[in-house]
Amino acid sequence: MGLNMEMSPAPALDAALYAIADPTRRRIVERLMRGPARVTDLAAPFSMSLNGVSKHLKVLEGAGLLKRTCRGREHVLALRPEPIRRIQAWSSRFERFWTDRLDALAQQLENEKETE
Amino acid sequence: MGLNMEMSPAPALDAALYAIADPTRRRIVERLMRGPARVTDLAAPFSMSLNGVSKHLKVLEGAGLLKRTCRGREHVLALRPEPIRRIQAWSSRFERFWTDRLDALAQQLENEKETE
DNA sequence: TCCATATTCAACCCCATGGTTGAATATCAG
DNA sequence: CTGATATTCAACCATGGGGTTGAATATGGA
Repeated sequence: MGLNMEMSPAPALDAALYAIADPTRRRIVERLMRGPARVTDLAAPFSMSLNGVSKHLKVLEGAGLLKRTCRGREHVLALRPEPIRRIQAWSSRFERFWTDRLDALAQQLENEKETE
Repeated sequence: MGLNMEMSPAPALDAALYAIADPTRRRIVERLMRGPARVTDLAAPFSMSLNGVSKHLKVLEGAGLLKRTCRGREHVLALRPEPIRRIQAWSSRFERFWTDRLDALAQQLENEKETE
């Protein structure tokens, strides 16, 4: 399983963020919060072609954001937690930062303002 | 200042995620965690041209991820909390979901496995 | 004033990517 | 077997965006 804790390259985080940056894909992910769904179901709310959605799903799947389960002719997509957890972990690193440096930063900005 | 709480379109979240999805820009943001810096300083660790970094900074600034303060001829960039907070908030929405549906999902996946 | 430093602007290039359409594949139902 | 449903594959197109280079702007220092 290899729980790896690297920080600099982080290809998984990269893929997750990239996948999720697209509005369409994000809408798909959000919709998938309400439970698994088939490709056609997922494509329904969009004006784009089914193939378009299919490609988006492939990207999401490639980033590990969802797992595909073939049940007969229909593919059922379900959300996978890890990638989003990674994103949350990454953004959480800043939270500490804000609280720590908030006052220092504020002071700094005040200084800048003087010189402006 | 208009603190708006909409969820579907979320152009700000969109811009933030887009900006941060690029590895270079993410590295810049991470570097900026350690305090404000000038354009040249930020560009130093990268092999790319200064202009390239300048463009990335513009994107980050446009997404509200950093604030630029001109001090003489040099521009000082500092991190801004809101966009990353938005990202964190977004990814946090899923946390509840995991814990809630985790068992149900596991069961569901087991079911799929049977049929496979 | 003159030159170096710090940065952006403008134009350009190239490739990745979101999107399309049309055909292929596979499964289900008569 | 035949046809309808569910989905992908393959080829293609057009735009955007990451990157470059070269010139412009502005500030600082001698």
